[in-house]
Amino acid sequence: MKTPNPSRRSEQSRRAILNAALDLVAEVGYAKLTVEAIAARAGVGKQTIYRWWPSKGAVLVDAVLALSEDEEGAIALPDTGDIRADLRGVLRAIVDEYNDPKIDTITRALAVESLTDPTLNTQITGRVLGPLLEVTKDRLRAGQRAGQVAEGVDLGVAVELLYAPIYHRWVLRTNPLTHEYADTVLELALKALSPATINTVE
Amino acid sequence: MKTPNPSRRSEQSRRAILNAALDLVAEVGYAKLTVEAIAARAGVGKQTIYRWWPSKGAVLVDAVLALSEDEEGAIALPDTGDIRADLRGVLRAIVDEYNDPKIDTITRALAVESLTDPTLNTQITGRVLGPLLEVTKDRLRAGQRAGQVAEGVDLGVAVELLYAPIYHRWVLRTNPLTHEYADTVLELALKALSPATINTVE
Amino acid sequence: MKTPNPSRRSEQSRRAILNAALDLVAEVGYAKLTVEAIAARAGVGKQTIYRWWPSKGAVLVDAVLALSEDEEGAIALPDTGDIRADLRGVLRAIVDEYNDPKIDTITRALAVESLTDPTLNTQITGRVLGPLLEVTKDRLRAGQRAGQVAEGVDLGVAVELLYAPIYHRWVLRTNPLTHEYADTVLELALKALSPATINTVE
Amino acid sequence: MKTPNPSRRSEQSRRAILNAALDLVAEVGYAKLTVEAIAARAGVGKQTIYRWWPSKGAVLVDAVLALSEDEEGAIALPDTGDIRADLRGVLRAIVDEYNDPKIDTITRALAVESLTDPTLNTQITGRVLGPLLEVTKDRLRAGQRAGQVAEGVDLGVAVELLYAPIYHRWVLRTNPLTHEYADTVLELALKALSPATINTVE
DNA sequence: AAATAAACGAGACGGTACGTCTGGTCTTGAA
DNA sequence: TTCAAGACCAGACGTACCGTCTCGTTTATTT
Repeated sequence: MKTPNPSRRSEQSRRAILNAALDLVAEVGYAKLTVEAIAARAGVGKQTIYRWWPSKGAVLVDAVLALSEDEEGAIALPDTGDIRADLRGVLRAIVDEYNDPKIDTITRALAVESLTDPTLNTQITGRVLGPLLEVTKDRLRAGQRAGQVAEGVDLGVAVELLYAPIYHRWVLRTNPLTHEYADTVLELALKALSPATINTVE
Repeated sequence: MKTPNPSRRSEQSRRAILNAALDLVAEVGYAKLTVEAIAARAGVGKQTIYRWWPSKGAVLVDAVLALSEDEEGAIALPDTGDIRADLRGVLRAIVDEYNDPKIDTITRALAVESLTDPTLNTQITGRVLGPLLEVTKDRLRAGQRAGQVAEGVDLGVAVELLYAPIYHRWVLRTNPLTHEYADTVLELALKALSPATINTVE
Repeated sequence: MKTPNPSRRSEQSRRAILNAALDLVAEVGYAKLTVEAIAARAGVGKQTIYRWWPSKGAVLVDAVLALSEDEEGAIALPDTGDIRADLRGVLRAIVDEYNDPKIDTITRALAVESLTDPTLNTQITGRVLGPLLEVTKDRLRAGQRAGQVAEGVDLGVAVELLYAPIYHRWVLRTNPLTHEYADTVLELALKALSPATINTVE
Repeated sequence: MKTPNPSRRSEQSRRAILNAALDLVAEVGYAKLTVEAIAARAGVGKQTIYRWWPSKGAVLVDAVLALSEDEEGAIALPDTGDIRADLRGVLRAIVDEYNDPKIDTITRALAVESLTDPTLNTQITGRVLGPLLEVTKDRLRAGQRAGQVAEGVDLGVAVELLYAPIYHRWVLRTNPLTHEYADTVLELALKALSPATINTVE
């Protein structure tokens, strides 16, 4: 096994490959995405892809990471003090992304990879999903300090309560994803996380 | 296009194919599952598969359905009056299934199909997931009548609140799936669905 | 190793492959002949070639054999009693073939294979060259009976004396191949094979 | 196209390349000889080979030429007055060379190149084969002066009569190459070239 | 019981893409 | 500036499967 020397790597080819991968997956879908087509579209030899990535999934993950890293730390949640409004903005934005056909296709491709290849799953959850969950936890922590979120709650579970229902509905296409749905989920989640005592009806 | 006559279908071949598909997907994973291998393992001609199923995904869905239909309507939720205990049993059982390597592998395969092929997605959500969601809604409705669940709540959202976090954690492997986790999710969900008023802290 | 069943073999594909191989080797030469191009030209999948032949050289040998077997036993030498005239016809015909660009190209390809692959060398010498040498030996044997060729001469060497110089000149392109050359070779060979005694000059 | 400056050429690299080429062709055969392997074995960049030679065949030809030029004009035929003995020595020596596995392999490689590439063919026949044919013609000319070879005979054909049968048998592997065979060929050739008249049996 | 027609096992077919290998060109750093 | 090292584009290699298409051979009605 010969490990190539990264210092000699052609940045131009790398960009061309990542762009071609994103374009093609949006055009033909993940199942019909081929390394051969990526190479052809990028004007690159197949070996140049195989030299640097182990699979088409890895190329795609890199492509998506390159995308999100271009936007440079845009993954910051607002903190206006109004936790309901702040989270509503995030959830609605996520719904909008899932409803964008291009993002939908690419994200489904990532989801397939995540299900299939544990290595890529680690990368995807660590570098794409992870940061979002972290900033959300930060926002919820601020909510705890402000008395809007119960002290004892496990924030790891809390963020799943917010995002998982939307993800579930998107993956399984059980029902349409709308802003109203996002709002409903948010209301229930906030109630669940609320620090308030509950007056059980007797 | 010639539509074959189902009355002449060989039940023996059908069973052999479904079993071979389940065995193989557990052995080599979904990505490396091939129609050719299923046919060879089942001792069957490839055409016999293509005659009755449009894709390897469809075979797998049928195989899983055959499995669950063997267990014959087992998808009934208990109703002991204690909604917390009843749901806890279900959630823990789901966690156990996801933690079973064979079921894990097969279910991931179905999830991949669901993401990839809208037709199969419809079948999977309709015939595998759907019944579970329905009986859960029934149980929650009983909870509403018993005053344990708020009246106005959208039960479609309610069941997602219960199941989606577990699904999310399983798909993305963000954290281990345990009974404790299931219990935590249940507590939060029950609080969210609770009919009680909330005493906002002043 | 799976050995295919010859009874199911497609005669149509076989012919198309052999024809495509001959056409292509004449067009682009042996070094640039590829299995891929043969398959494409023949309208055939690559596997259909690899199923029945181990290499492009083997295809070519079969193609040439098919050619010569179409001409059906044409490899018979005349026996008019005039051994000089009979052999002159053969040698000139061989010179003409070597001077035909298409035959030249194909024969060079066979020669390269013969040099490179011992297996194909056996086939080529056995099935293409061998029969010619045999009928020539037969003719020389008749010459022996007629007293035109010495009794003791090794006919294996005798046929080489006739054909080798032409082959040598063709392979190495040392000088042009003409009828006159063929005639000169023939005269010398006949003198060498002559049963006559020699009057050494004193 | 950039023509490199020969004065700057590294003699050390040149020798290393030629030696590597000879070693490798003897080891793996001509078909599996690659420029990449030559470069690696010689401890040289591929470009250094492509800078000075157009193809692997050209390298090999140069390598063989370098070999024979080291032996410095060794290509001289003895002239003891006994033409039979002198030629017998040459023919037997050639047979011995063809029977040496290393020389066999390299010579087959040259033959393949000669068949494939007209440019290299010219070089090979001109610089390797040519000198041998010339000195042989010289020896035959001396034979003519001594009355051992007929005056009118075309010496170009005469040398082919001597060497072609051996070459033919070597290339095509039709029969084993032995000293006895060389002697038989020589006897027939000398008879053919003999100045004597022939007493046809009546 | 014989005839007939469909489904069956087997597997060859035209294809697509795989991941690897080599050819010949271009780029980078060290000497 | 030349070289070794090796990345690059290009494209053929031989393999694996795809989904379609015959082949005989069961198997199960129809006659």
